[in-house]
Amino acid sequence: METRQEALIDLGEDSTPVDVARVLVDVDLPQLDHPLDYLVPPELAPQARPGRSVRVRLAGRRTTGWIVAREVVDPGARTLQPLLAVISDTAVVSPAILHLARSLADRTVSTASQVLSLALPPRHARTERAVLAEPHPEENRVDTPPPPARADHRGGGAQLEHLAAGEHPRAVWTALPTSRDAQLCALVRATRSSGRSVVVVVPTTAQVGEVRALLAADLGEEHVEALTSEDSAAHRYRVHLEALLGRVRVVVGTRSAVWAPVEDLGLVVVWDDGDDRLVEQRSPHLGALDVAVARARSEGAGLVAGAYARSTKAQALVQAHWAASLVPERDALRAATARVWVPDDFDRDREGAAAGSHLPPSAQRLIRRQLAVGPVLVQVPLAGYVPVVSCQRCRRVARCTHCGGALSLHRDGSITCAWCGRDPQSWRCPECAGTRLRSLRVGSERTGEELGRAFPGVALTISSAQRGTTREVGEEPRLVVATPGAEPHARGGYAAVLILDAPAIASRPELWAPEEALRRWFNALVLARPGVPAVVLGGVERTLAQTLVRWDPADFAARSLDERAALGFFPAMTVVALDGAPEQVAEVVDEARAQVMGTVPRQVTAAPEAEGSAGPTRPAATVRPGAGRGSTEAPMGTDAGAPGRPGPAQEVRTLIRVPREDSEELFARLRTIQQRRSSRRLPLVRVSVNPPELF
DNA sequence: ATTTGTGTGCGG
DNA sequence: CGCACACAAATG
Repeated sequence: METRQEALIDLGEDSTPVDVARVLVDVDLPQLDHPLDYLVPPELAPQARPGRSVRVRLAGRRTTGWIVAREVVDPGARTLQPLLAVISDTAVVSPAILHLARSLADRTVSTASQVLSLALPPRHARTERAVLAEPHPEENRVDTPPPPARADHRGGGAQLEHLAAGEHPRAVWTALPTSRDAQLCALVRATRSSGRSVVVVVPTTAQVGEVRALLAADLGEEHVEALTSEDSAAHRYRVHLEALLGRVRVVVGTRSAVWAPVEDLGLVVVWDDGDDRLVEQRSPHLGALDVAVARARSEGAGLVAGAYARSTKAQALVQAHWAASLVPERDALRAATARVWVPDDFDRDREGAAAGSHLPPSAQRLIRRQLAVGPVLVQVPLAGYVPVVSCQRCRRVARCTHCGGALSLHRDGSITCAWCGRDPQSWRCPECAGTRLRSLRVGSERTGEELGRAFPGVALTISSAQRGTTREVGEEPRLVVATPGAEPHARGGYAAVLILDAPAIASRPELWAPEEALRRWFNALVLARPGVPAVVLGGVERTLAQTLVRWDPADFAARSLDERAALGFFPAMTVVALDGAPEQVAEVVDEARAQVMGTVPRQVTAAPEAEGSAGPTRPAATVRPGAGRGSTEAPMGTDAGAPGRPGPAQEVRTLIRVPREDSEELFARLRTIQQRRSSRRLPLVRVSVNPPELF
């Protein structure tokens, strides 16, 4: 690293072209979200190369930035600051990643430097020196041809051929438990055989370990690198640099690995994209699939979004004809999966009150019978209750009559839309035409210990994130009680799988609830031996039950997508949430020139309180739509705070939307608005594009 | 965040 | 008219 004394260089009237570096400064101000020109002093000229991080002066302050390009320009009357130093001795960001950061910043109304800070690991100087001192190894090309196409997915073979031929097929893949691993290996191998690199992203560190082992067994240990948040800063920076240098060609990691700047990207695989651990926690809350799709587009790579279930977002890629849909052949499906049985509400009522509070007798019999053959998995949702509003007659979850948003039940018994703030007046059930709403609470307070007590003498394993997870159990009879995501694998598969209190997730008012429920259920159901019984208990609505029994998550995702299009939601329309002080939000809304869905007081996130009560659904009072509020006007943060709480100025959230094709225009307008507001130091309004907590 | 540019008010 | 100060815009 070389430094240089700061010096202002005034070029005066008749200026001559000068050597400049276009630098993206690492400052999250919207008005500075473009490259700035800095003079390249002669002694820094050799090092001042695109992609390297630099030290520069900005408004008198020293900051870091990245060189986007070198140019010879006529500075005109401008007085340029010089580069103070070139920090890194090699490029730390590729042109591809810079381009990606720019386009994702535009689409999320954030800044390129904000996006880049997600993509770039912190610099580790010692590691950089070490990596650059190592000799570049020979090209570790995999010459073995990919294995022959598997016959259990229509189109699965063609996809492998295309990848091997250097093309970039895109697919949304509904996997089968019996062939997932082999297919993953084949995808990676096919892409490597074309000489290109692969990035595989999975939700958890544990899955990184599993997939890395899988691929390493196929390609060789030295050809696969793992990348997780638990790795040291040195390791993360090493993999980053080695990917840039073309020394690492296959990366398996958790969400930040989707940014791995591998040379000549041929394929990005995102596994189980619906898992919220694949969404960045920091603003702009980018999902791994969003980044993967953007990378595939801009780098001309293939993409596979694989899962046992299917997210609405992934299905949207299929519906837009951007990605193919890979679903199992019927015979392969039957040969690989459990027989799913979903007792309906009638069965539940017939079994009496005990059905809600305790395990129904039929389920107890099933567990006892299958325990004779092997381990039995019982999935129990996390304890806690959530208030929901549903049709009095058919129990279908009710939505706002104005905007289709989630209805929330207030302490005083009134019901308003959590999205637009209005009353659901003259509500009518789209399923059964009923006109009465009822409020109830869904959830579960069952614990593994309780269930274990019902089966004395049986070996019991309890696995949950809170109380410790078990990764694997053996083939011997054993009752395994687990929360979603913490289910241990069973060697040879479970002899039965039971999902308890299914409505605890499926009936939540959020729009993503049914999709998330299916994702959790299928992820548990795949752990069963083929052909064994599996039961989903608690009473779920008909379309969900059909999806489970027919094992057809793609069809459900297609229906969800249609429903969202009809309601004017993402992804058919682009919905933007504006959060902040009421007056400030109102100003931005005025300038944004988009359709306003409504305004609600900003949710104060309260943990769902656990209540002493029985069963997954607990009836409460019948409520008439519109009761409890006299006006259809949206309350502007006036009456929603808890009474008596002094509270500072209440924040509000306004949702606006435009048709998908007008998105770019809206983003550009919002960007201009944010630049102006930031420049004038007006109070902040947070912009959230298609907020993941809603969709 | 800091610097630079522009506008305004007041004293000369 | 010149200067000090306030506010807005740019920051290379």
